[in-house]
Amino acid sequence: MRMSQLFGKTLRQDPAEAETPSHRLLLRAGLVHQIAAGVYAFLPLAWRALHNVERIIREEMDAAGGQELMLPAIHPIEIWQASGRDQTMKDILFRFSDKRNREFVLGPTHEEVIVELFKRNVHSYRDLPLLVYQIQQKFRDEPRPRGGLIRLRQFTMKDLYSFDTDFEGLDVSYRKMYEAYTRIFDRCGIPTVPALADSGAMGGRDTHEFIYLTEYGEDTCLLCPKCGYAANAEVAAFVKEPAHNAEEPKPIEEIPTPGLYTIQSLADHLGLPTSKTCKAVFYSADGEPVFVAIRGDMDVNESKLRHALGTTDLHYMSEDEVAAAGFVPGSAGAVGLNERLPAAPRVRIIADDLLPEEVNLVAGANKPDAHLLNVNYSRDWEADTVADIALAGEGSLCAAPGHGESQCRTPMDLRRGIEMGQVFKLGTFYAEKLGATYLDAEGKQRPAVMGSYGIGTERLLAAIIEANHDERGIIWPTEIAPFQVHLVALQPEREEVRSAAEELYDNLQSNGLAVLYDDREETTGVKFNDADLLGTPLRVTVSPRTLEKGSLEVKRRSEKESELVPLDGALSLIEAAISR
RNA sequence: CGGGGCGUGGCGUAGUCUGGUAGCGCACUUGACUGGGGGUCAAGAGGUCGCCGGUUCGAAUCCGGCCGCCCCGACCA
Repeated sequence: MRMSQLFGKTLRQDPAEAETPSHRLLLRAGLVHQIAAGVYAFLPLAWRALHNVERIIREEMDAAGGQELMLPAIHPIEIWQASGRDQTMKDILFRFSDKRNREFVLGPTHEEVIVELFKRNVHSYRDLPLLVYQIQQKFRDEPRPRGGLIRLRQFTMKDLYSFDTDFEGLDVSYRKMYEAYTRIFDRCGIPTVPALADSGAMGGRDTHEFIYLTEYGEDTCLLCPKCGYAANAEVAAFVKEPAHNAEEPKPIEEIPTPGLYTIQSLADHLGLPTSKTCKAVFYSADGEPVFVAIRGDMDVNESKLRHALGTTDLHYMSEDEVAAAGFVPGSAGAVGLNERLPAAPRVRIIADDLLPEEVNLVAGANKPDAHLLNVNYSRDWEADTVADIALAGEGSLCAAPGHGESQCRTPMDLRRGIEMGQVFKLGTFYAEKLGATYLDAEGKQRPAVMGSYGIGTERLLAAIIEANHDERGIIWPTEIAPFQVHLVALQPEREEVRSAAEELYDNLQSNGLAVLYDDREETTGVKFNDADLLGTPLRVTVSPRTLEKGSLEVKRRSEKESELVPLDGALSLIEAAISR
């Protein structure tokens, strides 16, 4: 490709809207153009890179026994109603109707559709296991697109669905995908850690997210530096220990606490650590008020809370909702809560499982400007549900098995990361909802056991840049680079330069190399800076200066030094440099 | 949806507080010089100041409404 013809321009300044390095470079290098929030156009260079990403994914999926197919983006609403996800995913569904008023959704994912195909084509255990996948556009009306290509509303996803006869088979399929993912991210030059993740409301068993650790990520995970335990903060387990259970329970006592509305100010006033207090948090779960009690030095993990409550819609109460529920913000406590509330329906109380072990905590008195000292679980109050609902944080102790039967107990690191892909054991949820069954060897009808395995390709591209760049620009991994060689002709107006460069260009191309040829009449600085920005792995320069010596200059994008090579035999040297 | 910020040629921005002919840098066009890290000079082209309404002799600027985009939080590849 001649750069004089290439569609797409590099920018000299950083666009104002870009904050993350990948977003900045994607725009600066002229790779992408934003059309709307979370909706992007991909120019030729980006498109070539994306093709390479997809090629790698295809190779690894095929090697793992996957069969590629193509599914529609337009889905009749009925199949979404059948799975119930027209409701559970309603906030992100793009919906529309046709001219006969039939309702459709733009597919945000394709479990419903693939199960339709399964029902048509699989009837026997002899047809299983089955691994099918697609690489195509998905549409999600995300609440907040962000970070350039990190979070899009229209995006491309590789989704593989596995169907097995039983959970043992699912374990095999899952393992295959887990290993394929490791290879894919490795080939893309992205270091990832597989982290335990939330299996969601589908009741799946284990699931892993492949996380690329970066401060620009939107996920939070906990990593144990000693044993390697890694988990999304949503599910991260940690060792919780009672802080003060050596004391004898003391009589409960009400004290005035005017102006003390936060745990910190309360603890400071009383000269106690925050771990000696009991914090109250108000949630609305499927429209019902829920009173959440947790030790004052800890935070609520909303994912764990959602699981413990068994609800789907969960949110912090607004001030209006708090008032309507009759809670006393700043001085709320579980002691006598339901007796004091004027509203008739009982409020559900859920307590973190550490609270029953604590002694003599300070808690709200359910009236303005008052708290209770020496509150003790079971003697003074009880929860409807006791569960682990605490959020792990920086320094939380690793709960993974350590030596022998004890726990690892190493302080964990809190890190941000981008979720590159997820491998997910769906189990029989869709099979049962949508009727994906097969006949086993005894002729009995059984539900197929499913797994799903997704990778977002544009996000992957963004992460590749995030993980492979310097202050000058992108440094493409060999397998991803839009072009293998960036041929620079300095002063192409000069006949000897032009003819040497053109000859080399033809020569490289006819030997099967992808060459980006800078034939523009630009100054040296412009050309070299663009070459660095665009990040092609190998730069080859032809100039009056090199020609004087009968040579070319060859430089790797990833290295500082360049070398002169003789014009004769340059082709084989360049080929060797690429395959190195 | 809550909180914060922004909207002025393709990109980056000044001007807005205090109303009075829309400015600068980059990119673009033409010519000359230059020639190994965004070079110099000269001459040009390009703007409904996000949209609608209001106030005013006069609005990028003041007022009201709407739209869009970015960032931080609740969801996910």
